[in-house]
Amino acid sequence: MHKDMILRLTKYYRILHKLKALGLERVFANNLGDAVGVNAAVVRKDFSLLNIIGQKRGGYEIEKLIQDLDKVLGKDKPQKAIIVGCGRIGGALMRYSGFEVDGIHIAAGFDVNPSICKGNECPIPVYPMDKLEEIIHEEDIRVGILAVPEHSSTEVFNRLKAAGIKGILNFTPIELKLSKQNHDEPFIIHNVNIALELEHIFYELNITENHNIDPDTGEILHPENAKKTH
Amino acid sequence: MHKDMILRLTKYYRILHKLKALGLERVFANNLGDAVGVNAAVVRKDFSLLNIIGQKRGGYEIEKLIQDLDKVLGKDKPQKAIIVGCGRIGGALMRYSGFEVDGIHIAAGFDVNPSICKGNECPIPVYPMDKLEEIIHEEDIRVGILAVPEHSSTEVFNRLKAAGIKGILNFTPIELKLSKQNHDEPFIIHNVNIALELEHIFYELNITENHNIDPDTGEILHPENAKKTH
DNA sequence: CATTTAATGTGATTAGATTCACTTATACCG
DNA sequence: CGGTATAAGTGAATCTAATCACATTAAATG
Repeated sequence: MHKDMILRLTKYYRILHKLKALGLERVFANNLGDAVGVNAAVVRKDFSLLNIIGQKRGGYEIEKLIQDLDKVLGKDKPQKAIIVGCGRIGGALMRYSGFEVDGIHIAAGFDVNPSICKGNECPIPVYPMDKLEEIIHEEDIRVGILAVPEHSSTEVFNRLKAAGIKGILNFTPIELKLSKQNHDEPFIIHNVNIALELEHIFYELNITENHNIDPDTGEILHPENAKKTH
Repeated sequence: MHKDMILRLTKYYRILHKLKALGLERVFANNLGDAVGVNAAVVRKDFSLLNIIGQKRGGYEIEKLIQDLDKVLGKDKPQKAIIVGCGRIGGALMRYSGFEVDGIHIAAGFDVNPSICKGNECPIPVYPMDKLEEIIHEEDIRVGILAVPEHSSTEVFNRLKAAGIKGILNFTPIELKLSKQNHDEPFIIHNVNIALELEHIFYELNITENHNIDPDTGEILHPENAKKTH
């Protein structure tokens, strides 16, 4: 899967910045591999595929590597996004300071109740929902963070898509996806389902702890068949 | 990768509940496949591996399927978690109502400033950080949500691990992982890096839009080589 | 300046997961 | 009550991604 590669690139990128901040000048495939948790060969393959070349002994030059990744990943352009729905999650994201550090600028928030996030520590303007299309066009926004209540999830999703948004980070518990006919158009959806992530952890714990796994085959056993020790 | 399967199981599970709510009684591998976005054969393989059997024509009985997944995934037991760090993200999660719906109970919050989330709409008790170990033992907590500031991330992570926590959902921008020697002990870490997710979307958009991909081979081209159209 | 050593770059290999394609069982229909 | 259609179940084939292993290059050393 080639999505994994993009994810790895983002991770390399972050580590490179940290290494640079520490004063390092070159990095080896092994270093990056360790930090990201993959084999060094994967790192080299990734760079090879991007036509990013290192030096046959001295590894990769961090500064140049960062510049190359800047271009490949579009980090040289400013990256603007909006937050739609400024309730619990959306509001927290409005006040989250980590985005600017990463070169992402939250241009605006939207909420049915635009006074929700006024006054105190909130430097980002919050507009009512009917300003959505206007601001998207004015500011040329491509990416939206969706944090509205579950019941208006798909409705707002469609509005965003119609308004020209090309990428959505969805915090709604509804798993958004493109309809089959639109499957080839360039539209990116990432679903972050926090409850699902938590469940996932419980499930993994349950499965690894409760001996539902056949120690020989690694096969997951049905509860009834699981502990037939007699 | 067998982690993908657990993720699929969680998705089947949620859809099954929705179908049940709609009054359906049976479901086919094709239905679940469509909903989750995988091939029907995958669905059948998954269930087959779990020794969950359907009927050779009538598909799978939803009620029984849910019960089976309940057991496999540990949903029959109550699932408690704590939130460590009740600032922006942590605080939002404290007030998030979606957990209880999914059978997850947030037993407590912890913060250096325990009055952070007092008074208003916050029914979950918030303790100071030095109560952490005590409450974990008292309440027999296995899973923690980590939402502390970046600089105390690894420190708190180690405290949680030492206190007997077995699974962590990490919202800290530091990617947590087990040290290599502990790699086989049952400890689950999920990293949710919101800024990284957003970056990821920008990158994917950039790569798909900016013709950095060779239309013939699908290979990603280095910016300089990308548009050699002369 | 030859030799050793260390790291990249990449074709070949392996492993794993997905899909195919066929077999089997069973509900439904005439 | 036999025939047909439908969907599960599953071994085999395919596809994809990770790993290996080695050739290649360049620095370092004496």
